[in-house]
Amino acid sequence: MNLAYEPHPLIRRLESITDLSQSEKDALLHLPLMLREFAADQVIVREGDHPSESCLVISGMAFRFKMTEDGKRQIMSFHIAGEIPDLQSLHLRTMDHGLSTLTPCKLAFISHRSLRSLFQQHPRLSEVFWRETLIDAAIFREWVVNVGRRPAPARMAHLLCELFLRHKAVGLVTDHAFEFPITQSEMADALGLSNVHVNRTLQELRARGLIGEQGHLLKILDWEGLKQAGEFDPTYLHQEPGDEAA
Amino acid sequence: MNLAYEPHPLIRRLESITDLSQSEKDALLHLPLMLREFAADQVIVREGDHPSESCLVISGMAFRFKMTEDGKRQIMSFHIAGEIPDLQSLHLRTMDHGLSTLTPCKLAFISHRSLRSLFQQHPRLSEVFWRETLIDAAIFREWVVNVGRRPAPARMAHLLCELFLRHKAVGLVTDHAFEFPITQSEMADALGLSNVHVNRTLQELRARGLIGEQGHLLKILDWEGLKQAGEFDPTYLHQEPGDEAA
DNA sequence: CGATACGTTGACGGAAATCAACCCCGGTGG
DNA sequence: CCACCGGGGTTGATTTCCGTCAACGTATCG
Repeated sequence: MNLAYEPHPLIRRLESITDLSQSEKDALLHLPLMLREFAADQVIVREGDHPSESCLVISGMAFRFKMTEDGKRQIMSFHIAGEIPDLQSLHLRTMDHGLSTLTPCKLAFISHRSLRSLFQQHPRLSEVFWRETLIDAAIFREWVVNVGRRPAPARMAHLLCELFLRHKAVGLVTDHAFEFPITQSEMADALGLSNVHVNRTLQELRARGLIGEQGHLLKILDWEGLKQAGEFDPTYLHQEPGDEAA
Repeated sequence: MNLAYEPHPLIRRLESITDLSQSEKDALLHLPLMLREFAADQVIVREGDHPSESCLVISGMAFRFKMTEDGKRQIMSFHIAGEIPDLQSLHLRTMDHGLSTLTPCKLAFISHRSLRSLFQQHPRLSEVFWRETLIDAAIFREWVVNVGRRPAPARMAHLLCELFLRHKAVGLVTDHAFEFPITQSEMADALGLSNVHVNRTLQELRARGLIGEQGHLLKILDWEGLKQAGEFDPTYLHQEPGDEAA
């Protein structure tokens, strides 16, 4: 099955972190995909599941999360077009967290079988996907720092910087603005804050002239200022193509 | 170069998460290693470095960390014998964090070149090491939850549960007790707390009869109670050998 | 023996949680 | 058509957990 999207979001994403040969791109284009549409706030994969396929985000936003016993939720990552949030299930049988849509999403399911066969035919692609999961891990590390050691305004600013650059890397930024469908409660669950405090912190960032909002769009008004406020160093995103070891 | 240690700590570690064939074990035993000894609190790899080798912990404890601009430190993981804390540098050229010894350590450096050639000859081993980095990521995710959503006593208890099980998986637990060289300040930097609060939290856990300490040993007095206090679910450690997808 | 690192205790302050209203807006059904 | 509803956002009052500061104890070591 082929995709009507041009360019293929997965290829766009992978090319933001590495170089791809034509035959590798061809192989990726011919990966068998099961397209499905999800409404907002639908659980895609449940904690405890044993998936036999992984899920590529074609459009919309998804997130990974865990619940604590007293019903609190921690969001551990947000995912945009071109990413495969549960790629790890290829080598970890049991889901240790949930995956859910945030907005309505177009998702493409890829069976582990076809991934394995892809890697067999293109061993370098298996390194590229490995690299992809390593970047995932690098982002988690940075989130540990963020929730562990930064006060609320810096924490917020840091998250916004990350989301901005990740959108930019796949061409989803125009005029320093990008689609921002995350509610304040969801930000709270991602940052380890209360929704009330998220609200006040956002007001502070707006008042400091760092960001502005128009409807679903988030606009970065002062990139340098925002980076500074969030102590943001983009190294951990490992975005430069050609960055991987020879 | 061969190791005087029996069994090889790397093999013991990998066998705690997967099954290894005899030829795979042989190949691992013949990996060329550069043994070096480090004193306590020595930086092994610096943030920003471009390593051409990765480092296997033979004995002692190491940790990964980042510094924030105002000089605060966040520890992101602890590592014990058999683990390769900077395996990710195989596919991520730039270190986005530091790696340091906690105690005096015996370390074995493995060049990326020999890892690549090992994976070429034993493709399944590359999946095993990939799996290893995925478990790493799963632990980071759990740490995000821990620092983001749990109050200090639960946070502490959760960390102790994790360290206990990881030591147990490689045979480093006797009589519910294991070597515990982490100072209270270091725990503070791992948990996103102050050293003072760590001190008080530890006293609370001792007073509740959950743990006891004798010198460098930490003893789990009430495993069920500690698990409950930390909302601990070991799924995320993915320890069962045979757990990986066929 | 003093130096130093680690652990412990008390007093105080502050960042963020909680609780509780209230507003705004889009959807929907009587 | 308008009333009602519910989700998201906003605000103020109050509480609490945890940080900071500062002092002191204790053990190890050169």
